[in-house]
Amino acid sequence: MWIDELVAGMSWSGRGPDGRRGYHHGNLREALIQAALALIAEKGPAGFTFADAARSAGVSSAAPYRHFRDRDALLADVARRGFELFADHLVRAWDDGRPDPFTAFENVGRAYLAFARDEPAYYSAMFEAGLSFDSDAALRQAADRSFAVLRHASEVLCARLPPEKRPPALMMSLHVWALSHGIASLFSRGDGGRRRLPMAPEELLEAGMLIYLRGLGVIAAPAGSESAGSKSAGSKSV
Amino acid sequence: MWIDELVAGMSWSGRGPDGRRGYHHGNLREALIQAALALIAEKGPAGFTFADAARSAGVSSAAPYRHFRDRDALLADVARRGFELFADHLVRAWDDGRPDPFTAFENVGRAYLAFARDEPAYYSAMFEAGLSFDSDAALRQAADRSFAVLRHASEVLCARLPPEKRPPALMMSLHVWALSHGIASLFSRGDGGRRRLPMAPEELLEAGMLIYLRGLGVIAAPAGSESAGSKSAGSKSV
DNA sequence: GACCCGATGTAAGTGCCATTTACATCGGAA
DNA sequence: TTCCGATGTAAATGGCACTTACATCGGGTC
Repeated sequence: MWIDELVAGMSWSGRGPDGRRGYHHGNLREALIQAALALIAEKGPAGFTFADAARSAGVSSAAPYRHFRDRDALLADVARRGFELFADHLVRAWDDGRPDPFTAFENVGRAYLAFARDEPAYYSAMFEAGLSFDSDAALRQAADRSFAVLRHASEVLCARLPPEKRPPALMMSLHVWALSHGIASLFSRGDGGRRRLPMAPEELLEAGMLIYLRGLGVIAAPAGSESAGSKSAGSKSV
Repeated sequence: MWIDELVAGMSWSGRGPDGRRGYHHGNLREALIQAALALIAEKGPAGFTFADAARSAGVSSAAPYRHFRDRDALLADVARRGFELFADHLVRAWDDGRPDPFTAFENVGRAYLAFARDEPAYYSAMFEAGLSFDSDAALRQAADRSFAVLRHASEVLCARLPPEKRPPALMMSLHVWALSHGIASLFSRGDGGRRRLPMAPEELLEAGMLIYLRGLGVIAAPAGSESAGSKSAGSKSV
């Protein structure tokens, strides 16, 4: 595909098999974003430098400024892409509430952690780079779209309850988001600086969600008990 | 108090009312930590620089290296103090389970958010500076002590249930920690870059904890319903 | 087909920062 | 009194973000 050549940084003006190129890069913007992702994955969003990205792309340290106002603008663009990818993953996991809203909701939670685990560079840029969402409308919009998935799923799940015992869907989505984000931030990152757990983050989140949903009355307590810790809610010898 | 003079940077060898001091500072280590806190509060842990801290303390930019191996070591010391303060707050909030374990547990949750709100500099250093807990035994120990409070409270609360319906206390404490941290990270920081909420973070956390504890069976569902959203669980027109 | 212009890239410079090294100063112990 | 270890300074190194002036390219204009 044409994009592959461009991303790799060897474009139309490129020369033979030595991988050289002419005066102009051809798709520096894209190459910088890819370089940023690799560098963030390697050294975290704080360790990423504009100069490093330029070196990775094989251009001078001033070239990136033709495509991004400053370092934060590049970081914000990475974060925006991350949120768009994130929203796509969540949408796929929700799958229009199939096979049933409850299972689909669990899938969304799993997708949240899977994204944090599988795309640590995006996740870092999105949540740990300290970017201001206010200053970048596109970034905010992408983040909103991600949250909207969670909110929609919450609404569908809440709607299954009779109105008089129906919790506010927005509140529910905020709780689920906070729990997911908290688990991802505290326990689910591969950087090793975190705490050892008696169970996998995915199990921890699934158990937490089950308990929470039971508390809401969205699902029933396991048979023979109105408490937890016995069946599905993850009491695997913790 | 003697500490005040030392912290302010005017020590025994200081001169008259002009606030001068001699060649040596007197308590540079403490002054640097205080300067770091002020700078982190102002510009975040990423914006804090060693050179700035030195300027604030009125010493040359090389002086801090007599007290901290590098910038991260100072940051880690701030984080360690933060965790110790944090643990103290949590212990006070728990108050040995008074007036009753359930109320005390809620107080711990409130104390968590209050700390994040009232001590943003410490909180940033503790959770957002990207420090490796492995490389600093004292830091890890202080963090462990904070978590131990939460875990102990969870154990007391779990112990009130009959053994066959008793959830694993460690899991419960991890859930509460994650929920608290998630809410604090996503919604409770004053930096304005966050999302507007239909309710205060404290209310959001309290509601979430109530729902979660109800799901565990630690507390009963509100009268007349096995669901939520009607009474205490914060359905304030969200 | 020659020319021109806007987009894109380079080189060099500024100012800040982290960190190191050699040297200066101080208070207290011998 | 002398000496030493702790603490502070000045200066240097190398890196980074960002700016400015200049270079190169390709595509559109005539």
